[in-house]
Parts: sequence; structure tokens; C-alpha cells
Amino acid sequence: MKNQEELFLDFLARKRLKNTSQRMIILKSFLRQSLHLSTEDFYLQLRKKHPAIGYATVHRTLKLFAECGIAAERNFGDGQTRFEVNYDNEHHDHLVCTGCGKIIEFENRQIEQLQLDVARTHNFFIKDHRLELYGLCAACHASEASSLS
Amino acid sequence: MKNQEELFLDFLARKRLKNTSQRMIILKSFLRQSLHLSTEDFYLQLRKKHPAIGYATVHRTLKLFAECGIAAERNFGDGQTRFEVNYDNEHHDHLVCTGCGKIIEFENRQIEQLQLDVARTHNFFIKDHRLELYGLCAACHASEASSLS
DNA sequence: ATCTGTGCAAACCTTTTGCACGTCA
DNA sequence: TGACGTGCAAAAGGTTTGCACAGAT
Repeated sequence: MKNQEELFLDFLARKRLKNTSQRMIILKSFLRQSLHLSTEDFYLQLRKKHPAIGYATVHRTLKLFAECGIAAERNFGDGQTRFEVNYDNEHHDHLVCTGCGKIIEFENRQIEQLQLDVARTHNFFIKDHRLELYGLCAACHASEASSLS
Repeated sequence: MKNQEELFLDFLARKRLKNTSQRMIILKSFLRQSLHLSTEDFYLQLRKKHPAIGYATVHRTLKLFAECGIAAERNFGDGQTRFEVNYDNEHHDHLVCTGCGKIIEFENRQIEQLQLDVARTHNFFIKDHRLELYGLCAACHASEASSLS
């Protein structure tokens, strides 16, 4: 099994794209972070250490990551696209706290199986799916309850 | 049980908002369509019969629908916000055909129940969720298969 | 009469692109 | 050397807003 870095290098070679210092810096930085950062936030964080790298390069490189499969593009409805690391084709879904913005990943085989059943019922051939649960995490729920008293 | 129109009128009264002819036209037109139109597409369709109504008014009115609960804002990752009619707080999810753009609604109680289980495991208090399955409908799948031969 | 709503145009915000220069192969 | 990549700035694409006039209560 190849790791994410190797997968990306293979992808570049296959597409005759070039391996530049910027792409390596962005790749390493992206793999190091495990959050769900928007392009903007990721760029701002990256810029602290690498002020010369432009937003457009970051954007284009994240798109490449998505294209080669090591990143997944997410969209939680706040108008910003987020990228997350995609390990080993494992699929996971998200719990999103509308109070503090925290995002928790989860995986549930039974739900995945039921999705396949639904698809079959409608003669659909599923390629991908997105499941997001929106609500309050324990901490936000507690603080909301106390502020009402 | 009140219908969607009554719900909206109640909402306007409660908020001391005014009942204008534009809002009524947009409301009736919105309830009549059962598709998942983007604001832009909805506006273009509406303008055929009511050329004097502006985009901003349509946009603001759809937002009001979402606020009062008779519409739900959706986002399928194509950069456009879509609004759909929300009947009786019934929740449903979507199958999206990436070939022809067709959107099919479905409902699955077992999946909903499993979501609650996931939330409980993480001490989350769910308010809402979104589930979208992306793939090819039977027709697109067939035409893709035939074009490959 | 007053306060909200409308339509227009402009502002905004994020994503995408054109271009001249730099860099990898 | 030649093609691709980069950084900048500007364009694009969609959503939101300020403002002056119109309309509802």
C-alpha cells in the first residue's frame, strides 16, 4: 500500500506534471493537518511559514489533491469549500456542531449498507455520498441549557 | 394542520412583515414547483410570467421561506444554493445523478434511526442532517455502458 | 404618516483564470 | 529549449446590501 505522498508523486508522473518545491511544501503541510480547513484558512496557516506561496497555487494544488484522490472536497453549506485528507479510500461522514463549529468524523457500516439498498431500489449506481449531521456537541448543548436558566 | 401558505402568512404577521403582491406571487410559484431549483433558475422561470419582479426580491423571499420553515436550503456542491418545499417537517434525502442532474428524493427510517444512534454515541444533539447519494441513474448508466462498447 | 418592501445597481466573497516571468525536465 | 508552474491581479459567478422610491398598515 502506497502512502499519500507516493500516490501524489505517481499522479504527477502519470500526468506529466512537475514536482515543484511549492507542491511538496503544500503536500506535507496538508498531510500534517488533520482538520477540515477551508482553502483560505489553510492558506493563511501555510503563509506563516512560507510567505512567498500564493493563494492561487494553494488552490490549484488542493484541486490536484482532490483529483488524484488523496483529498476530498467538502462543503458544509457555509459558502466555503473545505479539503480533508482522504486515507485509504476509507469513507467517513461528519457530525458538525452548529454552536462551536467543531467537526467530528464517524463511520457506520450499517448506514453505508442501507444506502446501497436505497440505491438499488431506485436503480441507481452510487459513486459517492455525503452524510452530515448538524447539531450541538455536548459542551455547546450544556452551555445553551445553562444560558436559558 | 396548516398548509404552507397559511404558515407563511402567520410568520409574516408574527414578525410584523408585510403581505405584498410580490411575496404572494413568489409563494404560489414556489409551492407549485416541486423541483430543486437554484435561486437563479427559479427567478428565470418566474420572470417569464412576472417580468417586473427583481432577483433581489426573489432571493430575499426564498430566505424568508427558509426562515419560517416552509422551504429548505440545499447545497449539492455545485456552488449554487437550491430551495425545496418542506412539507410537514417530513425529512427526506436525495439521490443525485451526476450524469443528467436528476434529483430523486427518498426517505429511509432505518438510516434516520442509525443517525440518532451515532449522535448518541458522540453525545451530540442532532438538529438536522443531510444525506446525498451521488451516482448515475439507470438511464445514464445504460448510456455510459453503451458508449464504452 | 410611518415603516417595511421593492428594484436597481453596486458591493462582497470565494473561486477561477490570464498573463508575464520563473523553473523543472 | 520547451512546456509547465507560479504569483499577481483581475475576472467570474453567486449572494448580499445600500439607497431612493413605492406600497402596506
